[in-house]
Amino acid sequence: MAVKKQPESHQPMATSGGRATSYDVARHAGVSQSAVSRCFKQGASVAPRTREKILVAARELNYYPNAIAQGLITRRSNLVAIIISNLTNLYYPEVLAELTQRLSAQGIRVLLFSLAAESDVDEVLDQVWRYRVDGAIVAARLHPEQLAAFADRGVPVVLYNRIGEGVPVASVCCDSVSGEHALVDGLVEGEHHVFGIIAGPADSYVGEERVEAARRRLQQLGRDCRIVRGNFDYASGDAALKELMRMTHRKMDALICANDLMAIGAIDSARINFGIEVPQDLSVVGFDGVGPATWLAYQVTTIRQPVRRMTEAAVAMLLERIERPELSPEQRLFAGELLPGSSARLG
Amino acid sequence: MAVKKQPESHQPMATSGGRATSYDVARHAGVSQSAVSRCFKQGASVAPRTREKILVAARELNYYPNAIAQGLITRRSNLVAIIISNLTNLYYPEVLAELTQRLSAQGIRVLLFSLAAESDVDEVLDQVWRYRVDGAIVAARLHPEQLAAFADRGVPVVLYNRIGEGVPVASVCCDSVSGEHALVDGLVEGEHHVFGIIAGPADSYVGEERVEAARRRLQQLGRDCRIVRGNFDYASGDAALKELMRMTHRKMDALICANDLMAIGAIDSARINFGIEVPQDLSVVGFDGVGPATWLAYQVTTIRQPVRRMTEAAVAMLLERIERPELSPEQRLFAGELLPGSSARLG
DNA sequence: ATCCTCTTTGCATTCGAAGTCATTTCCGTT
DNA sequence: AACGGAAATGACTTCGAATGCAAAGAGGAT
Repeated sequence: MAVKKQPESHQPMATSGGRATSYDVARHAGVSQSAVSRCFKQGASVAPRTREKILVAARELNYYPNAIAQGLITRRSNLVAIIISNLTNLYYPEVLAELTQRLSAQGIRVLLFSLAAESDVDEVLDQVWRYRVDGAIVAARLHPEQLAAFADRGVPVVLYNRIGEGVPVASVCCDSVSGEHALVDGLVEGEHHVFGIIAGPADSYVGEERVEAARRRLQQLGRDCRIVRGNFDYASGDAALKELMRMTHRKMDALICANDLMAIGAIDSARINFGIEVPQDLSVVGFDGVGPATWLAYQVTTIRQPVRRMTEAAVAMLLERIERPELSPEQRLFAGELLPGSSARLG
Repeated sequence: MAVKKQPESHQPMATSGGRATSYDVARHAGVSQSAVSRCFKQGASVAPRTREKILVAARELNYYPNAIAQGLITRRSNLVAIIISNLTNLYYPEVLAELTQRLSAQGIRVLLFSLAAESDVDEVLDQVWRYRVDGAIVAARLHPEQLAAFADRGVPVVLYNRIGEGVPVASVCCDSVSGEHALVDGLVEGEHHVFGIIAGPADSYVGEERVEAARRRLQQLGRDCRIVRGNFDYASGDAALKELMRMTHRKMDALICANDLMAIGAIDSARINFGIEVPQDLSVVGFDGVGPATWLAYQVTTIRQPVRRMTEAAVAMLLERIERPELSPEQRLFAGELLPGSSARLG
């Protein structure tokens, strides 16, 4: 038998290619395409016998509805963009995992955008627009114009651990102020005298907020302090500690860090580079409650963010706003929990 | 020409809604929709003057091509699924960030699926099919049938740090065998006598591979060892150390851990719970080279995975296979780098 | 000016599922 | 048997961009 040589015979090939469409299923089951579509839609009117036929056919052909086509016609992609800056930050992986799993449970998929720096958002925004995401959860710095762009396109946003600068936006945050107050109050009652602060990078919202809260509270209580800037990582905790020791002529006995990772870097540095005992000679407090903070070697005195409740709230707020875009911006502020730890002598 | 009265006049309202289509742009620029489409397509034939007109119109209307519609017609979603089990694992966030950024740079978006456990893949696979991803990078356990499903649907896969069980699949791995050999050889030359191993969870591919490699090598060198299973986290390192101490009547002087996190847990436990000096009384080695391994307090002797090269390879292999699905499976094995650290006395 | 070639351009169709609407089927009533 | 109302079904259109094809335009050579 002569074989016809076809340059490109693009028969959809409903069998075994895995690319079966609703038409293929319809033909196979002897019904119309509409019937197939209805069959996969919750609450549509299909006779039980028909539904059965269709499901059998679908299974046989390995049919899965094309979410792309669905998205086009329904104008709902069921995609949510998650924009995160520092995935290597110890804190965010947990947040990301929680968010992803919660969204998944709601039938929503995550389009992940990870940035090199807090303020690199612009580069990814046009991709966000192109994919017609239903909403976005953002843990990165957004300018007012960028927020306006979201509003303009009707894409709901929920900010995670930051608020809109000047513009009201839905957001979920952990309360830095009350957290730092608790820490500072404890340190002051614990009879400390020379205070140091390790701040985060200047473009970090939470960093600035925490440091400002701590500084203010110290001031209220009549205490002075030295501030050195780090960038949220271990090495900068080490470096900042050295700098503070130099600045205070080794007199510093209380150190407030903008996050746990720097606190840990500082603790190690104090112990190993200076032979200082923590907490006997130096009290160190952090913020976040990340995993390593509870390790035996550190047991950092810190504020644990209620990540589960925060991610739950973020997802809930986003979904609400996807359903009802007219909802007004709302800020939800969660109090952190003081983990006493043993890296500080609190009063 | 008489205007037909349409019952539902759904004028898309190209202004300010952010939902401008190529038709809106075309009308605004006085050209056809095809022209607009060509204008946004690399290497299409458009007169410079026309292109200019269109770009101006597009900017004015805030037009961004709808990637969903593009995906439907071109059968290329430009989406890649990344399936990862334990995001809270210290090692994977770095991998994920690298992969995401590399894919982004290639104009490809990441659909993230994060699993609660290695083997929960089934639950997410149907979503993977529905979104017609162009490919997938998987760091989770895939059964042969699941791999077959990928092949069947023509979706290229690259496995990260695991290989196909029985089925050949494209994969990128860090060489456990040579890494463990280096560690074991060093320990043996360092005059250790009682060896312990902390394994990973039974369903972890790398975990089993590393432990098996270490055990074999010890055997070859005529050394016996005790094995206790952990689950890759800090607490299980602590627990396993206690168990091994009990089993060896505190005689253990060399400990091989399936990852750094358990090594760290074990080091802390040894120092704090048993007052044992590391590395004087007990040598501990890990695997991965995650951030905390290099912290001053630990300086774990370990094998650092070349994450950048591995992610680069994974992305390159995947893109190749998306372009040319007929490419045969290939395994790329990268040697890790021995970080001497100071948690072990190597010979 | 004429013819020819190469570039631009628009028309019409396509991708796959959802939803509107009109039609058919079904079932219980009388 | 005839009727009414609800349920089930199919034909057809729609979403927004890409592309094959034919038509129109732009230059160049003669």
